[in-house]
Amino acid sequence: MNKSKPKYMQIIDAAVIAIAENGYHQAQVSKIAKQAGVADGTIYLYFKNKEDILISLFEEKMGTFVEKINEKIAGKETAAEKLLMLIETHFRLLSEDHHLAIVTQLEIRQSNKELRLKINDILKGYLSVIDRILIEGKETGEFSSDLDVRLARQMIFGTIDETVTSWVMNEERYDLNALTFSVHRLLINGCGSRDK
Amino acid sequence: MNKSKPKYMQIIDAAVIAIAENGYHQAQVSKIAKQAGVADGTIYLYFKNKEDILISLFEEKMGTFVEKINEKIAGKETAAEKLLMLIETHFRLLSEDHHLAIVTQLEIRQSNKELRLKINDILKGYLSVIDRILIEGKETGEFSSDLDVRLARQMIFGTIDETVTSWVMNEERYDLNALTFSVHRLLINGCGSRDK
Amino acid sequence: MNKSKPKYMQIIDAAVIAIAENGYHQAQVSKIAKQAGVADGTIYLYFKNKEDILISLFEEKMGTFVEKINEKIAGKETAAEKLLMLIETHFRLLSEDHHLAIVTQLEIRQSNKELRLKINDILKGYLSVIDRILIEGKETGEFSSDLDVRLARQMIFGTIDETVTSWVMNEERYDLNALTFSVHRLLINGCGSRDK
Amino acid sequence: MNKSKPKYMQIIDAAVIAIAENGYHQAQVSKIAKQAGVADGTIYLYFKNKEDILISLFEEKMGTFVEKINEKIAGKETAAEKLLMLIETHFRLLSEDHHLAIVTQLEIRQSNKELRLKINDILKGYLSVIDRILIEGKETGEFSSDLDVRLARQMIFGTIDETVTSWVMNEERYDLNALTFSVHRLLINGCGSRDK
DNA sequence: CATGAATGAGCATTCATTCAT
DNA sequence: CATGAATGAATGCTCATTCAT
Repeated sequence: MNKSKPKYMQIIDAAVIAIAENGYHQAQVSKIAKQAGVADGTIYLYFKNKEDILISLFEEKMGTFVEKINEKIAGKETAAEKLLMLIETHFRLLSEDHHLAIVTQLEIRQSNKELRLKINDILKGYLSVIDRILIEGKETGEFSSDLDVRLARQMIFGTIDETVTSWVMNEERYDLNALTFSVHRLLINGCGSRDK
Repeated sequence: MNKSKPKYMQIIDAAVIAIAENGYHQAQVSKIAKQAGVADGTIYLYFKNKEDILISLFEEKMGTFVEKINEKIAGKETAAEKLLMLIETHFRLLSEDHHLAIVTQLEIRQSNKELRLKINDILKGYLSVIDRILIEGKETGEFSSDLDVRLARQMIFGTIDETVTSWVMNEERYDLNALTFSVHRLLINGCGSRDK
Repeated sequence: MNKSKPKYMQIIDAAVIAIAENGYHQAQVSKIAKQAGVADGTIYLYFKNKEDILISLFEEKMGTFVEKINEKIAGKETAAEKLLMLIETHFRLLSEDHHLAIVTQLEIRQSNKELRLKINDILKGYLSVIDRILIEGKETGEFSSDLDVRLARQMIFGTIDETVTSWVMNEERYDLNALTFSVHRLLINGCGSRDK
Repeated sequence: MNKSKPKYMQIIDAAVIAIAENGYHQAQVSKIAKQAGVADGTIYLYFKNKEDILISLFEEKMGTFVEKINEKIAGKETAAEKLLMLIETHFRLLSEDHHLAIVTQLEIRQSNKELRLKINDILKGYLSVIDRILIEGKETGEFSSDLDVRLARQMIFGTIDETVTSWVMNEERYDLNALTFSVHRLLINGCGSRDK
């Protein structure tokens, strides 16, 4: 596995397209290889097996997600602003990448339980960003002091995820980014903010 | 398709058990038939194909869900109380049926996009219950008058769903029902309720 | 695995032909199925996997071998006569079945070590027939009393096997059965027979 | 093909080790190359293809075999003594080289029919040593004058080969060399020797 | 001479569905 | 109505060989 080689990302990007266009179960290794412009066997120079492509795909994309969100959050002072940045970035990154949105919201969820558990592990990096915002909000008094962080995180992630999934299922017919402030308002209210 | 015959429900119940115990992709038609105590071929006297079993399964269970929730809601006056009943009933019904919880939260989501869209259609019956509560809440002034019903519904459903899924993924190690009031509080806050 | 069904033997016989005509590594399951006149999947109603076909093949054929040899031996009095019957039957059964001869002498030996060990186990039934003849011969004084039974058995089996393999490798251009008496004489001499 | 270069033998020796330790079908060219300390591609500067490695391996080792046996035989007077030397040397050379014993007795036999025929050709050099001893023995009267040389050779080679194979299959748990005299006695008897 | 990244043909097995009984 | 034996399409992965460097 040589992650520095451009072919590594080339195959991952091809997988996103192949899965988005053909569906999870119809994205055979040969289709991914063809999309990447390499031979079938070449895939296996960079990935252990098909599952490894999907895990790596999720790792890479989620890594970028967390990274970009952290960058955006860095300069913000209040937890509410940070949450806004998180929602805004989450919506924007998926708005900008049609294929990725389909893959993360619809297709990759068809993977088996084992793979889903691995994906869930990777997701923890993102969820802990939410947790840190919530804890900070509680400390600064922005959020209710008796807020249950786990439940609040589940509300935030559940709401964002459901919003994006609905948008994808509705074939992205409306502007996801336009929902940022409304969703933010709902969640901030939920967290017991008194800043209104 | 003879839905009056007991064998229809017998096969659906067998499917829930077979899927919960073996996983979605390992619940072959032959396993469902064996669990139901019928021959493989018999399945096809009651269902068009395997997908039809899953759709019917979801229809039947979701029907019961909506029915029971509506019963509970009927006597309640405020939207907040109705939402409480909805959360309470949702959590309780899944707490009481271990197999069903696994199937709805983890396994059935591995189905392909086409089937997921059909399941989403069935889900609309449940979502409209939420919508009615929200609209009523806005009319009575319990909820913010500028509340976006679609977004609020996505928050409510997304939060409940994420809460239950987390509980199932954590192997139901804690009491889901105990979370009812906290989740209700989060969502009521989110909806801009001023009843505190 | 239903060994009473005619299809079981039908597939085994097809495997012998397919392997003899195509070679061990070119006898794909689909070729065996085609030769047997059944669908590929049907093979798996009667055999666990491809290896199981080969093991069963060897078991069945070797079982017949031992059975027929024991029948022939039954009526004979001296160990020398019994050995003659064994050689005669061994040569004759393989002379009569061109495909089987190729499979047992050339093709099946290409199987992997694991399978070869299983085949060796099955072979023990045949080797113990030889051992019994040798022990009896020592008891009656036909064979040298200090004969090492294991070594003598290895000589007998090694000689017979090498003779048949050479015959098959020479494309069966001469009459294998005609060698029976010469081979018998060699082996009887080797065992220290004094009956000349 | 540059057989003068040390790398030629280096690769052959690596092949013996790789095959003995991994099994015939698991001894990929890349493993042989790694064992030899060269790049995969380098193999093809010294050998036409993988099969050529195996044929060359057998040629080299069998050449050494015949050479050493001929040296030992040279000084002996009787055919019986020569046969004893042959058996003794055969057993000793394989006893001394664990890897080679596994390769020649178990692994290389898994090769396909075509390769086996080529190996058989190489083997003829060894078999003609046996033939010469037999003919000489017949001429000197040590062996029966009506001895069929081809059959006797098959007995001798078959017995020796079977004895060594059994020893390898029994994980070399006993002393192969200790069997030399017993095997010699069996074979001498078989050839109708009257020198007792 | 030597390298090693890239190639791409080839195959055992599963399982939803059918249909003769 | 019910059965269950039979069907056959569909795919991830390996590894001998090549060739640009």
